[in-house]
Amino acid sequence: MERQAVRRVDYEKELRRRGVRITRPRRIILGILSETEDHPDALEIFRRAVAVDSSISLSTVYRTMKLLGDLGAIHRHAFEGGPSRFEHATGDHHDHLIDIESGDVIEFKSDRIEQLQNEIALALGYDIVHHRLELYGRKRRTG
Amino acid sequence: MERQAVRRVDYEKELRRRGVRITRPRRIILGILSETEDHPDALEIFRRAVAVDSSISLSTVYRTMKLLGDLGAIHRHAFEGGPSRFEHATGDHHDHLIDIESGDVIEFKSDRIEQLQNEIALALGYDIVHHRLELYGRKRRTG
DNA sequence: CATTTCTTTGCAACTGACTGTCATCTGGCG
DNA sequence: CGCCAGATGACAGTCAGTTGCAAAGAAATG
Repeated sequence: MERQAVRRVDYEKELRRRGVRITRPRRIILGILSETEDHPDALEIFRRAVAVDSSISLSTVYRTMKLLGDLGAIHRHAFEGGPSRFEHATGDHHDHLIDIESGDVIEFKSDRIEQLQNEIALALGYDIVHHRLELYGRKRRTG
Repeated sequence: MERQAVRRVDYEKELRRRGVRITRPRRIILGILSETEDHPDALEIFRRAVAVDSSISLSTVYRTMKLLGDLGAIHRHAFEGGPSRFEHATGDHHDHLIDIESGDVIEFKSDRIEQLQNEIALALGYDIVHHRLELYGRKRRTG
C-alpha cells in the first residue's frame, strides 16, 4: 500500500513533466489504476472514482483513459464482446488469456511466439507495428 | 464463376438441411459472401446486396450475419478500430495480418504458434476455446 | 395449387460505448 | 494571490449494431 502510494506519486510527476495537468479527477483515476491488479472497464473505473468523489463524470473517465492511452501510460484492450478494459502500462509486454466464464484476465508472455510473429511478417513483407494475441478459454476441470 | 455458383448452391442446401429458410435476401447475401475473397463489413455487404435488390435492409444484413455466424457458416472478425468484418468459413483455420495503411487483410497460418498457445494454456490450467491473433503492420519499403 | 403456420422482413425506435460541444471551473505559473 | 489555457460536468450527438412490430413470404400440409 505504501509502495502503491509512492508509485502513484511517481506516475504524477512523470505526467506533469510531460505537460499533463494533474487535476482532482485525474489524480483519483490514476490512484485507481495504480492500485488495481485487474483490468477494469471505463464504467468500473467510474464507479470506483465516484466512491472517492461523487462529482466525477463518466465523460471525464473516458477522456482521461484516452489521454493516458495516447501517452502510453496505460494500455487499452478491446476483448471480445465487451467494452475496452484498461491496465497501467508496465515496462514489459505481455499477452492475455481470458477466462470466458468469469471474465478474469491472466497475463502471459512468450518470446517464442513473438519471434515467430516477426518471422511471419518478414516473410509477408511487412513490419509489425503492434499485435493482438488473446486466448479465450475455460479452466480445465481436474476431476 | 461456375465454381462459385456451384459452391453457393451447396451452401444453401447445407443450410436448408440445418433448418434455415432460404429467403431472397439470404440467397443474395450468401451469393456475395461466396463470391468475395476479401473481408467486407456489414455496410459493404449491404451496399453489394442493394445493387442486386434495392429493397434489402441493413437490419437484414446484420441479422443474417449473426445467424450465419452462430451456425459457423461465416467468421466474424472485430479488427481494431473498425466494424466487424466477415469471411465465409472454410475448413482451415488461419490468423490475420492487417495492413494498417490500406486495411487489407492477409491470412496466414502457423502450426508452431498454435502449438505454443496450447502449451501456454495447458501450463495455466486452461483449455482454449478459441483465440485471436492479429498482426498490425505496414509494408516494408524495399528501397 | 390453395391454405395455413410460422419465420423473416423492412422500418423505425432503441441501445451501449463512446465522442463532441459548451458554459463554467481550476491548476499552477508568474 | 490573480490570471487564463486547459479541464470539467452536463448533455447532445455518433457509430455500430439490436429490437419491436405489422406486413410479407417460406414451406409444410391439404
